Amino acid sequence: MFRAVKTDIKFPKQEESILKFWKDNDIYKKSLSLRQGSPPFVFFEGPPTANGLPHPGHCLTRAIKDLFPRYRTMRGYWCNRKAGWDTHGLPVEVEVCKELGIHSKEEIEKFGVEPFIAKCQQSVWRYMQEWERVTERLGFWIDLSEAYVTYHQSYVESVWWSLKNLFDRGLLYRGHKIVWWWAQGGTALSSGEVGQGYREVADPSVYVRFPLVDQPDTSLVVWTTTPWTLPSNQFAAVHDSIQYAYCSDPESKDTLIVAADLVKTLGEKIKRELTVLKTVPGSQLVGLRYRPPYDYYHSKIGSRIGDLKAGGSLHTDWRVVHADFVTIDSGTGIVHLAPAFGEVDYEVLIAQRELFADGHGPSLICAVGPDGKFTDQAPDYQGVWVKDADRPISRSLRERGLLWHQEQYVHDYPFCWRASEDPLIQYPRESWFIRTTAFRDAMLENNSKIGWLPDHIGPGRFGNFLESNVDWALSRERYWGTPLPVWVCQSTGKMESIGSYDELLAKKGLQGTQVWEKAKAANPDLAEDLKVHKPYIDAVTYESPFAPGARMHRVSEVIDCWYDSGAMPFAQWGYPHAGKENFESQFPADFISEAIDQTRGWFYSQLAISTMLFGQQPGQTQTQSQYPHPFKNCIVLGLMLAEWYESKDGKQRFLTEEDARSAMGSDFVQKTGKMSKQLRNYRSPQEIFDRYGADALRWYLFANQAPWNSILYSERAIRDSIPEFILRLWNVFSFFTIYAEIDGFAGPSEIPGPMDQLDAKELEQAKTYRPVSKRSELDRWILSELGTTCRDAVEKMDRYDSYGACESLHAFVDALSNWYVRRSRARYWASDKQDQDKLDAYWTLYESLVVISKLIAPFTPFLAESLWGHLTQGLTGVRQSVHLCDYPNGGFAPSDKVLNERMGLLRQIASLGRSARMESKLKVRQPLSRVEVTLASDAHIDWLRSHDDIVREELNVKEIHYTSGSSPFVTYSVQPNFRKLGPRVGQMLPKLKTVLAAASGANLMDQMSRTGKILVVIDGKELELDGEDIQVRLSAKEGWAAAQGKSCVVALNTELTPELIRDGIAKDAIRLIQDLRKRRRCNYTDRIKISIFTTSSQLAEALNTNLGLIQSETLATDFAVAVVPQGSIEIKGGVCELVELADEQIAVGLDVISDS
RNA sequence: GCGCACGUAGCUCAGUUGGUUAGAGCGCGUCGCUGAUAACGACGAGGUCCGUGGUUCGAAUCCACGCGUGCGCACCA
Repeated sequence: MFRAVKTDIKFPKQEESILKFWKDNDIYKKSLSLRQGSPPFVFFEGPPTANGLPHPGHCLTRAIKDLFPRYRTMRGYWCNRKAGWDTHGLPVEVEVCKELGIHSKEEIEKFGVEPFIAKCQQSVWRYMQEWERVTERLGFWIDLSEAYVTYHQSYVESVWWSLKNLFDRGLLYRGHKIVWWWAQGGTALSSGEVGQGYREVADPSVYVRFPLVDQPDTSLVVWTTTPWTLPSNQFAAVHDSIQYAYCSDPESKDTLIVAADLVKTLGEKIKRELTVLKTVPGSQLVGLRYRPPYDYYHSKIGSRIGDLKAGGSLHTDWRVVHADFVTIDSGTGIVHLAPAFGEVDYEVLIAQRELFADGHGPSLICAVGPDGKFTDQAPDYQGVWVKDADRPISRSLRERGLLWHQEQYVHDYPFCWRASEDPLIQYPRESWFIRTTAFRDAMLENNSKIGWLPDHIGPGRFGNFLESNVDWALSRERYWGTPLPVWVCQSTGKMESIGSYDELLAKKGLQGTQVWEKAKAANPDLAEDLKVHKPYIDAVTYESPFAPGARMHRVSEVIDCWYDSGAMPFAQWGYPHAGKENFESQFPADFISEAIDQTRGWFYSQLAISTMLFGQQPGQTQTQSQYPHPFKNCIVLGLMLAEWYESKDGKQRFLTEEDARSAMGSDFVQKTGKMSKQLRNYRSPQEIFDRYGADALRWYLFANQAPWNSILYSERAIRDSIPEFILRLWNVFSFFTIYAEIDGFAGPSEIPGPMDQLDAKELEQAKTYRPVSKRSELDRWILSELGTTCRDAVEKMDRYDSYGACESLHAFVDALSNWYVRRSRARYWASDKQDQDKLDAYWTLYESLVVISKLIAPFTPFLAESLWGHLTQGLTGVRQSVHLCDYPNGGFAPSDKVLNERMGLLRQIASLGRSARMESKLKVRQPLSRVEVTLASDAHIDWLRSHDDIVREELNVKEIHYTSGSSPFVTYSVQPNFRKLGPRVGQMLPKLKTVLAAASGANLMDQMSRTGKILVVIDGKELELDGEDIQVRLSAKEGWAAAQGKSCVVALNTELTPELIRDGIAKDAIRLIQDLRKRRRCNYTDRIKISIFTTSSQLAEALNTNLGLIQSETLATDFAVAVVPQGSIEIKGGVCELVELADEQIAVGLDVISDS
């Protein structure tokens, strides 16, 4: 037995109770154990960091990550979902520093590495609870209890194993390179990290004279935006084939050398005309010596000469050299080179060094320390932070007459992504690198096999990124990270890598583990995992195998935390030290998803590591591993933007339009933009859950746009997803329960045996269940649509088209609600409870609801569960949760394309009829005598005739007439079928169109119906057209109450007879009384007594004529109409009220007689 | 600067291999229906499909150039 559900449904509250149901009954675990042994569907969780609050963007990723595993599970796959947390790295250290109120490395050292690390480890879990709550509340089913954690010992050891592998293969190397250096933090950053910190800034830009040694009255003019690099100048670069001009400046006695093409531009800059004296190619400048702007080094080695490999000798520094990268796009065409502070500059130095005999070449000049401050090499600026030196340097240059011109230059410059006030500088540094460039082609090959959604990511953004691959700058001179597992011999400098803690412990002459033991003894709460971290691991040393008596010490660096996350496919299992089987069965992933910002993050780190470890090796010809790995399909989500409303001055901010309106009237603007904590321009996920529910948010995220489009986190739109889909479905369900309760519809409880998941095979055992083929057309239609929807949803979800699947589901719910239920209402009201047609209607609706609850389960899991729970209440053996069911594939109901098409036509006719009524201001309650439907084709006309009861009722007309022939209501126009005729007729198409348009449509139709073809002559050529070659359009002739669609015209007979008017009044009365019933809160089955007082005898007559109808529709056992004299209508106390009916004032009394 | 994507109604977005009347939802307006009521339905207004040029019988769709927005890369020595 079904019970009517409450109509004042509160979805958020209902969701909470479903969460409890899932928890109490371990439904997620059951959904997994049910599929044990089935083919796996492998999902990888990209680990979030839990030391920041989860925000709406995370809800999107988590929702998508939930959708497909749920779907695949219902499709019969075993989909294990292991959660994970990213816990290492700069973000954590920075958080802790903030907390401690410190910033620099010295301060950390002073605080103590040991307590610092301990704080990092605790900080990692700061927002754990919030994360778990959002994850759970959103309905994201993932095993949080078994989550992998990147700082755990087993995880770290997996990472070690992989690094040892790379080290042993010579792919992990230490190199002297110019890196992006965070001076305050004392570490290099990877290109990924650097990329996150670009910001537009205005820097000083100086044009500086470099006087030539041999012609002191002639100067090179160089340009730089980093004056602080000038003390470390080493060369000036020109391009061989660029023309350079010697020119005179009226305000300077000197002759200046700049690129010839820039003379004019530069002249405009300084507002003086430069006169060109002569022009030479760059090659003639190469070799000229100049005086650098600072003497610090020049005074010592300015005259140093080195022997060249090719014979002869040359001054080592401060010469003009050629460099390919020199352009005339900006500056002067002559480039100041400070190899210590620029990657390309450094390459020039290396190239120059190559020219000299060993030990004779230029050495690196660097007047800045790793702390970003000048050293004693530049005594004037010693201890000054480089950026603070720009001004004094400019001043000094001006005083010495070397500053030719100065201006501001606005450009993007990188800052530390975690300490946004700290500009990065390029700095020479020993760093550890992974030779990813050796795998560029392999990575591209691997990438080409990945199923990217959208597919342009593969060859586009991600492919381009791989193309420009540079070696991975892996090491970080920091504290909280996976220690780089390399030990170095103190005496020989030889190194080896260690793949696990046990391997380390087994080393000969091991010492230092007691540091950890002591710490642990002093503080037993210390997490065991910390022993593989700094500072404890640094204390562990062992005997060098390379030199007797020497010891092996670990290098000091930790690694880039992106490497951690990229190692997750194997490290989550502790592979290969543990979890071998898990790894082998769970690799590669079928599906991952993150937002597009992970292109160079997690997507890259995974692909790079996997390709290097498990891919085809450089030089190998045979493919040893099956690409793609470690993931086969990846949905790249768009970014989530915020929507808010603010006052014109931007001072007040609101999250909904209503709030803005009530505070400011119409004086506000709508804004969209990045989500920002400072602006507080978005609502927290928890608030959304409490207001609208997780299903509303999920449906909004899935159904509104393809997931890779950027999405507005619009509160209004989230709220709208309730009436659009969730509530509409709930109302259909509620409708079902109301009448099923009234009629005592037994449904599947008729079935004697235990049930399973209520598919068609089970239901047909019920004694009132009839085969679909025996049911009415409407039933057959909606079930056919249902089958089509299932197949469509499966087909789309199989190719990760969640958006398309939502469209199908939405369309079905619309059809169910707005046509099936609407057209079937009367059947549910039939008085005979055992009427077979009525039972068919119940069964059809019941089955539709059961199937739709399964269909929507991955999308809106709470609503689905609620429907399933109600629909299966009291049944024995039935699956406890809809999420334990199989996803319907539509096998139970074959699609009947013809029927779907016909019903579509019927719906169109109804819609056109309503439109025509609208036009002539005839409300649907007023019956009309006749409707004329003219169709472009007679294909479905017989079927339509046999279903005219539906249209008659829908349009409230007595009679309906169909024709496809000539009709007085329409004109025909014939057009070519462009798609079909295009290839055949080609250039003649426009003419054919004109000819057909000019001819009488009716004649052509006539010709077609008589002979089956149409003959036209164009440019003397005869053309024969058959029915398929033309498209017939109908349009309503003027003067009729008619509406036209693509293939039919619906015309109304608008003549109203007294009888029709009486019928209309009766219908009005029915609605009026129903309204009264409702306002008086009558039960659905209450019998009532009606008394009507009117001054109009016509009205009374109209009511009396239709007494039977009115009484049966309103359940009025007693119905009295009294005609009273003008002016005597008044409310006679009690349950009587004044209302308007057919433009007359009447009084209506309603008494409830009984509740039968 | 280079690359990728996007640009369609007031807003948010669909638009299948190019096919001649470009759609949906929301919002707005008019009206209707209602014993599903946080409803619902119909109708209407609202479009230079970013612009220009090209390919084609035919372009929102393909090509080129340009403009704008977002993101990414990278650098400005």
